[in-house]
Amino acid sequence: MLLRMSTLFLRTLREDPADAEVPSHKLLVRAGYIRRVAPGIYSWLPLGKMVLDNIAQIVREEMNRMGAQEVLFPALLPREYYEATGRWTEYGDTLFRLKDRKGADYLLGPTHEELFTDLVQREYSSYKDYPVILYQIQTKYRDEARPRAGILRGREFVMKDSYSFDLDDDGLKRSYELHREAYIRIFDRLGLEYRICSAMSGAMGGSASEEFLAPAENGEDTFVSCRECGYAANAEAVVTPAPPEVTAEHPPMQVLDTPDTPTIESLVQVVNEKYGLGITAADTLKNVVVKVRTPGSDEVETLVIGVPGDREVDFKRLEAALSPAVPEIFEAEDFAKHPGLVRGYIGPQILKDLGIRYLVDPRVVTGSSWVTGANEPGKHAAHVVAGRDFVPDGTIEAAEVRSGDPCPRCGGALSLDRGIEIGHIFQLGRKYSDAAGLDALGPDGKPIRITMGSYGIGVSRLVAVLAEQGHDELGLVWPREVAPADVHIVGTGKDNQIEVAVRLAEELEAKGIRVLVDDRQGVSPGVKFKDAELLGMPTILIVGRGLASGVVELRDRASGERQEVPLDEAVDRVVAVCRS
RNA sequence: CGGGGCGUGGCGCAGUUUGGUAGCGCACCUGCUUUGGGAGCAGGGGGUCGUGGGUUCAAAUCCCGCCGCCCCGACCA
Repeated sequence: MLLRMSTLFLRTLREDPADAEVPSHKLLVRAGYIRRVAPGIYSWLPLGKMVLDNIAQIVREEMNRMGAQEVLFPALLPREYYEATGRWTEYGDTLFRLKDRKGADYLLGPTHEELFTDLVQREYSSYKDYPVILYQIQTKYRDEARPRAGILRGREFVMKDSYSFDLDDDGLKRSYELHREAYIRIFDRLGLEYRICSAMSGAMGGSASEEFLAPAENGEDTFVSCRECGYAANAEAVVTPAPPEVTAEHPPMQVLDTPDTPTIESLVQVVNEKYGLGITAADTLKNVVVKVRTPGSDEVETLVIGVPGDREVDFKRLEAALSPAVPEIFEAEDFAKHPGLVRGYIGPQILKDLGIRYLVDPRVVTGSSWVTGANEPGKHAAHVVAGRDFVPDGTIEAAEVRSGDPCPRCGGALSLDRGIEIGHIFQLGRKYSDAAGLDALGPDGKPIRITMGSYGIGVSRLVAVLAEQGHDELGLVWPREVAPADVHIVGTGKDNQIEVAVRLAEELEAKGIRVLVDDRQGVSPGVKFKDAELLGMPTILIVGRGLASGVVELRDRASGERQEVPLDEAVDRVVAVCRS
């Protein structure tokens, strides 16, 4: 492959686009890899398309290697498929919907579980057909509430999604493991830094779902990891270790007069000044009211969550803990309907009588003593003991996770980082096969309900993640396997430099090296160097002033290392570098 | 949806407070010079100033409505 800058469809920009915030977005636009068409919708220009294709190819090779078979479903789908599983309505505003000329409902596929399930059901009917793993690399459409960061979170994006179909749980585990290993190979080949994070709380059982997160400051996900034992988990899935129960005797509950203490901070100050209790925010019990709506039901439950006062309720964690039910903010009008709940002074002592369910943070163990609301304006209560003065209805993982919190596996200190989700593997079970009635006929003539796994990789997102992890102040730095070309040859323009650069390019191409050559006339060397650095090919070969003395310069884009090479050795040296 | 900001040649911006010939840098075109760090000189092309209405002799600028976009919080690969 030989690309010539003189004819390549490319325009680099000297300035950052105004709408870009994160480095990958700025650089991909500046380097002419992508262009915006609409919010969250981008065009791929020649160089960008090559990177995208190269990534897709790696994914494809590794999926095929583990025995998955590629198919391709349409992106444009009729409503019926999503009607059966209820997702036509459940998906809400995120679904791109449209009508054909007859007025029939269609959608642009946000994900394809229904289609895969349906296809397997139509074609396969015997236990002898299973197991099977199918995948596609498809453009997906989601009308995201807020697309952002260029290609990182678009409304149109390319995703590899695969589905495994097995006869039993052991088979599902095997398919899951196959994917896990394939994903590791894919991300390793891409040279990515990533963590495999448990995406499900341990309470729900083990490795049923894991996320591959690429650490990045601009990431949208928060994950914890433990340096001691290697534990890593999405913040939503972190389990809080419970301290031991307390058996010591506590003084009886005491009501305190605490006017004007709407916040934990003010409460701690007043209690310590007035009553000399010497408490910290962690000794207080904060009670947060939420409404909980269960999908498919009109009922709304009022629920109180108790967390140590020094911690906020993390709404994402709360949501994950309550799923599939959805928590909502308890508004002023809701308080009006519940006169027993005194805003700012809620204590768990009366919740039983009010018939309100009360879930607490795991740190609120039996025998622990707290300062909490006394259910009267301006009053709090001290020595409120769990198990004695109130009995919670259970625990819930809703409190925020903080750096330094104990690791649930080994007790070490957890650190907190941001990451970008690049892959997700998930033991789905029988949700979709139940909906579709997907059975195989067993050897005994009885039907076997198929169990499924679903697995995704954000292919177009990976372009952004690679740019996010692979750049410096000069521009992009691609790993060789995804770069549009192995080597970027710069002919600086004086005398016969361009001519020699093109000759070297042709010789290298003949040896199977992917070459981009800057053969532009009348462009100053500075511009060519800047462009080479911005575009990010892993190797740069400069045919410039050294040519007069028979040498060219070989540079490594990532390390910046430079060396002079005799002209007649240049081809062999480049080939060696590209194949190493 | 809630909060903040912004819409002016392809891109990045000034001009709006105080109405009066639409401007700068980059990019693009022509010519000459230049060629190892985003070249110089000269000439040139290109803009419904987001949109609709209003005020005015006169609106990018003032008033009202609408639309769009970007950024921060709840979803997801």
